[in-house]
Amino acid sequence: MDAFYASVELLRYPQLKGLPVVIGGGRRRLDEALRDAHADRPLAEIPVAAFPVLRDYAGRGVITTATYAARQFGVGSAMGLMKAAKLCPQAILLPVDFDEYRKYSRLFKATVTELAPQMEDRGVDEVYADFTHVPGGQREGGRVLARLIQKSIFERTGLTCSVGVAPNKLLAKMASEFNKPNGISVVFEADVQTKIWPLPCRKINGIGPKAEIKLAKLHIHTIGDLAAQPREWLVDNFGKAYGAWLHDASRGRDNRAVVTESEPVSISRETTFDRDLHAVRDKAQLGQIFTELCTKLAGDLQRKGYVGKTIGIKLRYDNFKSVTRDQTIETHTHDATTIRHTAGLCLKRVNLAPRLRLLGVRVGGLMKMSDFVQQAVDSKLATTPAADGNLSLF
DNA sequence: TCTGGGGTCCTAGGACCC
DNA sequence: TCTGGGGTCCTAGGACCC
Repeated sequence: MDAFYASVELLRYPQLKGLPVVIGGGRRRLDEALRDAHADRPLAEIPVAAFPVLRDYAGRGVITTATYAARQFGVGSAMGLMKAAKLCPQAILLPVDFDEYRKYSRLFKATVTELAPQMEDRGVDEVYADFTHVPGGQREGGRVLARLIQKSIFERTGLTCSVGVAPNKLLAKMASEFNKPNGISVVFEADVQTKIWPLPCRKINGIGPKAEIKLAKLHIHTIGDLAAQPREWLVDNFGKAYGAWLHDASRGRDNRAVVTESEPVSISRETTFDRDLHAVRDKAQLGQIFTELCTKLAGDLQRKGYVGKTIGIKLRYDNFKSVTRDQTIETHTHDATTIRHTAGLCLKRVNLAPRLRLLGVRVGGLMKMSDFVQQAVDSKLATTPAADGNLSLF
């Protein structure tokens, strides 16, 4: 989906169309204040001048999405709001409204599934779809079906997307970047030399900032440079698995399947504080935030129908270094008190002297609640319920 | 004035077991 | 003086992605 969060915001604030708008921050509900101030009129009629702009923002946080108009100023995803404010002080800043984006996410995915049922979920704004067995899916190399999907999504949501069609996921992902926004690009195996090799290595999904730096030190900048290296040399420099993968990826080879179903591995909650907190001096506040994270996490698990048995914490210090600790308990749980207690034990195992900027709580080792109940029923525990009410676990 | 929140996967060492 | 070979689970950190 093109500039997804921002595009969803423009649906309710069409008066912002064409203007630099960024989504980010979010601790202060700027949009609520805005709506309160203009409660007497529809959202679409709130004057542009009434919207908060980056210039007036002094908080912590990053941009999650920028409209294409904002990108003209060099503003983009993952950029700190303070830096963005320097580049484009007049950009309108809206807080993240994840519930709203999830609503549109479900809508566009339902649309894709109706046309191409073999769909893999890749997060809130991205999917892979397998055209292979869709009637007409091969017409014009997939372009016809891509157009139909774009049109259907637009009719249903008012949102645009970009589609890449290729023989595999690796190439399709790269192809989807070629004609943004609202574009379609078809890449065949035979196009790898001309269309893929000139690109920087970083364009490969799986080569991040660290690998890019290491490759640059070895004088490898483009995917073509990478493809010119012997497999053994890449294995020697990047390890058996990653080296071999780099070799395949540079040639556009990828045999991963489109995975239509998957189970979550972990569920977590984390928060960055408005200001760095100290374990002793801000004990009360920290304790309250900690409990709240555990309560929300327990709620997430219960709502989604999972229990887990590895409870963990994550801290980020004021120097941005992170540490994690986790502990596996006897029985799977989704109970806030159990999570809070175990996470508390984890917290005792880390250095709490430096100031903290982030605290997170995670539950892994997940199991479906329904399987957990079934397992208990199958075991003696449930066939001979204890007098003290073991079944209350459920 | 730096740098969100929610994830997955990989690596590597140690415990423990057969 | 020498001390196997597998396997699984747990834990910590880190790269990467949306």
